Amino acid sequence: MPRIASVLLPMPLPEAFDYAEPEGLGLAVGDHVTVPLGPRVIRGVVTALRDGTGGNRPLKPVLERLDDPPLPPGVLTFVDWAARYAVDVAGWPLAMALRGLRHPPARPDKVLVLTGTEPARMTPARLKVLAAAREGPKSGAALAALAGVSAGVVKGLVDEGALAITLIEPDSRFPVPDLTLPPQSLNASQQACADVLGDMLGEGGFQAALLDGVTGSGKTEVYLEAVAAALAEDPDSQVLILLPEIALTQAVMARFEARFGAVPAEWHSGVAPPKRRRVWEGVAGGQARIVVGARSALFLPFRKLRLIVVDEEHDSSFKQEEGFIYQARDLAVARAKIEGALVVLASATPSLESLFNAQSGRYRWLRLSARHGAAQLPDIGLIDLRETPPEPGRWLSPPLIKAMTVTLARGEQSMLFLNRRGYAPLVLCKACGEKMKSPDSDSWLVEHRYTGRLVCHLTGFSMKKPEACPHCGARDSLVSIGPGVERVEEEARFLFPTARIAVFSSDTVMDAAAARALVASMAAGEIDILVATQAAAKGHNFPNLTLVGVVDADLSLRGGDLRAGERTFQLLAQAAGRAGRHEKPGRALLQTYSPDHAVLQALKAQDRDAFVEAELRMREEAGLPPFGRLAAVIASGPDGAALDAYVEALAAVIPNAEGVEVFGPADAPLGLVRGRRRKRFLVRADRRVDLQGFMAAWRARARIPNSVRVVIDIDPYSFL
DNA sequence: AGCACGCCGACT
DNA sequence: GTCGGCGTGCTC
Repeated sequence: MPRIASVLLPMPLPEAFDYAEPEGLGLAVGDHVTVPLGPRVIRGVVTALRDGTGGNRPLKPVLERLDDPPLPPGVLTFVDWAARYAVDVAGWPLAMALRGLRHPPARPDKVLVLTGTEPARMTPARLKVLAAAREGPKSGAALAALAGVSAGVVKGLVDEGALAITLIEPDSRFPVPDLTLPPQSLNASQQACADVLGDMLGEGGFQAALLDGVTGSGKTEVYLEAVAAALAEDPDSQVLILLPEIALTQAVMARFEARFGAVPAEWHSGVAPPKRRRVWEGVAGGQARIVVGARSALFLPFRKLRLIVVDEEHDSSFKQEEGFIYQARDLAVARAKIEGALVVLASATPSLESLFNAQSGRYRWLRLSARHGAAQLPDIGLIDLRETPPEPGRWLSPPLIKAMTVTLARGEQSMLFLNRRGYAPLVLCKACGEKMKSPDSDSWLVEHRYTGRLVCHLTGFSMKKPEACPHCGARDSLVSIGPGVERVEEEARFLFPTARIAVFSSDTVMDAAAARALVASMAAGEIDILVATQAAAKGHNFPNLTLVGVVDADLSLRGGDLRAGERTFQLLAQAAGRAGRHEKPGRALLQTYSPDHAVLQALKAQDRDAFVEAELRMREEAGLPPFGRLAAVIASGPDGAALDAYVEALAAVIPNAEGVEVFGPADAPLGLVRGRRRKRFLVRADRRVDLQGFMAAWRARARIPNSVRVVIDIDPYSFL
């Protein structure tokens, strides 16, 4: 009976395509094949096989079976699951799973080994080469270099049979972790956590744990022992360590090397393609047993994955926002479930979602107690702006100014946080009251003094700041309302004329190199006062930073950004981590008009549990994650009319579903990207609703014009 | 995604 | 009169 092979292709096709299996090819699920697609020949993966023929319409045949290691069944299940989760085609996650195969297979290395045969004539040069060869197999070039002779000498020895060419398979490039090395010494709390993880591994099957411990409490040591336990369990078992940023991999790899005497395999976008091919094959073949990587490492073809560690699990870099949109932390849990593995989420400041899961018992909650000398939260003070307001037209209150003065006098650094770019978030005419807005949106134009322009942060529209009000024509009547980082910088310069002041925002720091330079300058003590937006919120190490001023703590509490409060907390904890490491007490002052707010009170009391409780209650009332679910639809296109027509049509066919609210269409944040206008809907659903099903059904109800692209973002992170 | 087919401007 | 722009639609 002839068979039909379903072949999934790494491109945005709606489903796997059917091909006829040529007789005797002996295909199996997971095999890599090439198939004809229109005029092209494409690589794909067999996802199913069944008896039959094309019937009425004959099927094209599978052309060839490729030698690449077949995709393990877990990967295929995961690809399918990920596509369903993201409400996207399976071709995208498959493309990610095949990312290591884009480059041709690495050829085996040629190395030379001693045969034991003596050359007919011995010379001093030949003696040196043979001595070098005795140290182990090496390439001809390496041997010649080591012996300090020309390549001709080596070749002569090969010709005479004293050295033989041997092929070394890429496998041997993955050093075997040495499990006999002694574990690190753990304190009681660490040991207790490591023991629990060991027990969980011993029980087997899918399990999840939250490893929750402040900076300096030693999370890495704990999970290293869990890795040791997972590796010891089975000679073929594999572990994956997911990190939010490439910059962290080197440090973590070094820890692994010290613990296991073997450098782990590394996987992220910075790894060169030929090496990626080797890592991919090593993972598929099981020789690579420890993989340290960024979020895309989740799609590697592990055969026996026993443990996934998501380090710094709260980090928003785990959310992939472009192309195939996914939250790697959540997908890590799914992959662990599919593989029957243990997943450990580790953080000093866990995400609210993970804390909620830990509270409700879905994740095992492992709390590491702080080590002696570990970082504490900084001393947090609330400044009641109703009692000690800044001077009119200013934004820094007397108590904050005083603290900055003291800090400056001590030769220490201050950081002022305000999550608002530009000089002023609003410009209006004092003559007629007209607010300056973006021409095709209701959003206010933000004044940027560096450039002298008014900018819409939503649509990207910008104009030179006019001399006269465009509405009533009054001259010199435009006034700047509210603070942005540029204005706070201006105020700081006025207050501290001799201080060295810098601004860290996406306007002053355009790229990674500029960010590194500014961070280095801050770390070197060349800056006294840093005025920063969230752009600077990542964990930098500023040993001399002892004062953090949050200019508008209420901004975190007002709507707009679901995770603003959470991030404020994480930010302060990070600031504490820095201060604590260097044993200079840190201090944070939060300016607020609502000092009685539960979230701010919890922060002030340094009571994370109370903070989490207050945040969770706020979210519960609003039905927001983790109590409800969110999704966004982002439609974009160069043709404004077609885009508007589409979103109107989509708005008209919103399925009637209980427990689902749809907001929009509105202009999306970053409303204009590369000439494409963007519109967006936001969907809030109760937890029990099949959100993905709803989104898929809704999208299917309106025909998408060719010029319009529609993206569904499950659990969106960027709001604005 | 890629590639072809398909209708309207400047060129050997 | 052709070569070629990229808009639309299909690929088992």
